[in-house]
Amino acid sequence: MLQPMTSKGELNATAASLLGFLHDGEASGYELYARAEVAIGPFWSLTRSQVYRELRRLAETGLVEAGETGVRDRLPYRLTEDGRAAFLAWAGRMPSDETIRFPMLLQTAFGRHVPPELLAATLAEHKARHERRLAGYEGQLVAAEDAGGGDPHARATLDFGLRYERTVLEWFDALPDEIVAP
Amino acid sequence: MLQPMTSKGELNATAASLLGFLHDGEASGYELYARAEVAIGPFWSLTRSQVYRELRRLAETGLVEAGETGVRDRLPYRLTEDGRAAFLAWAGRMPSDETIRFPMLLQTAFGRHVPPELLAATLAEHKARHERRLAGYEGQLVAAEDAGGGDPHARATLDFGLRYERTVLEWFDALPDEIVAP
DNA sequence: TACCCCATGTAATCAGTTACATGATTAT
DNA sequence: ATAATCATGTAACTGATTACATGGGGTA
Repeated sequence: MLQPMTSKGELNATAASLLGFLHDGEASGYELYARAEVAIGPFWSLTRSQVYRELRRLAETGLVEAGETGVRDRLPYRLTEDGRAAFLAWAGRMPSDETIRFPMLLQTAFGRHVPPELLAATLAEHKARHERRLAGYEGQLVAAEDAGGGDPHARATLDFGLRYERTVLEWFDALPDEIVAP
Repeated sequence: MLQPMTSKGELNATAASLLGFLHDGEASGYELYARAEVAIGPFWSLTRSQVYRELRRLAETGLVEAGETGVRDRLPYRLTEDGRAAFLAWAGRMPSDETIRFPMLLQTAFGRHVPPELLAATLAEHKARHERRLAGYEGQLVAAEDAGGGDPHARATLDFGLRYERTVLEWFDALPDEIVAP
């Protein structure tokens, strides 16, 4: 069969997250990507291309409906009743374990075969990146608190980001000198 | 052009990790996968199929050399001088940021639209999984200590796994009752 | 009013996952 | 000696990333 896996195909998590966002009202691919980046980006990496492709598929299978093309080809989508049901079905399945791909740790793991100054420079750079990310999440936290707390689920996932970044920074600080200052 | 990206193509991180392992002597795809799973699995997810494909590509570009087919079609590979150089070139590039895909957190993020008992059950199950993973890493730690400590880089990456799992468990424990016990 | 940037999207390539196949050992 | 299991690998498919295209809005 040549059909691109229609109707009965199980929803993938990226598609499900789009349906999740669409519970709050219609949005275009661009908007959905922007929202996803801040709301779930810390633990669910995706790209704009994926968003557009999944939206197209969701429309083909009737889980979302496209509206009228607006300015700059802006194409808004809204959730259908089938989409709502598909989201719930997805939510009822036990999620699989997380996958992590952390290239810096790969370089660290093979540090034995890497020039020490190179590895040290890599680690210093990435430590700085994580400091910035933590600062960003802390900013989100005060913003959320100022706005009255909001949804406890959003708070919980932001809390995960905060704890994760703090842990990464603690890991950097616990590295032995022979690795960070060769 | 139809060629499958030969010669000058930049090494991807999975391929680079294989070259990293091959510094310790020749090995088959199956062995490499087994080693990778324990040594870098916690922060670099891969599958056996990827291992085989990358080995084939590395052999095509001369970065590894296949030996004699052994029993059960076992095909050992060893690092070439070009492979060693390619590994170093990879090690000299600044690694990109980590990507994380944590479906459980996706379900949590959209918890507003998920039946509360379902979400609670998901969280309980995953907490148990992380407890087991932490126990596994702690086992690896004592095994490494018993074996005399070993390479500090390996210790550092194992330490990352330990800190990560502890943090995840602390996050579970910090979840509000309205989420874990609805 | 010309220029640049940003919003919006598509196409082509590359990586990752799932499902399958097969022959060697090991256990009963 | 037969069955079960495990080591080893390939093929097909799905998902992710990179590179590109284009037109509207704001700004010098």
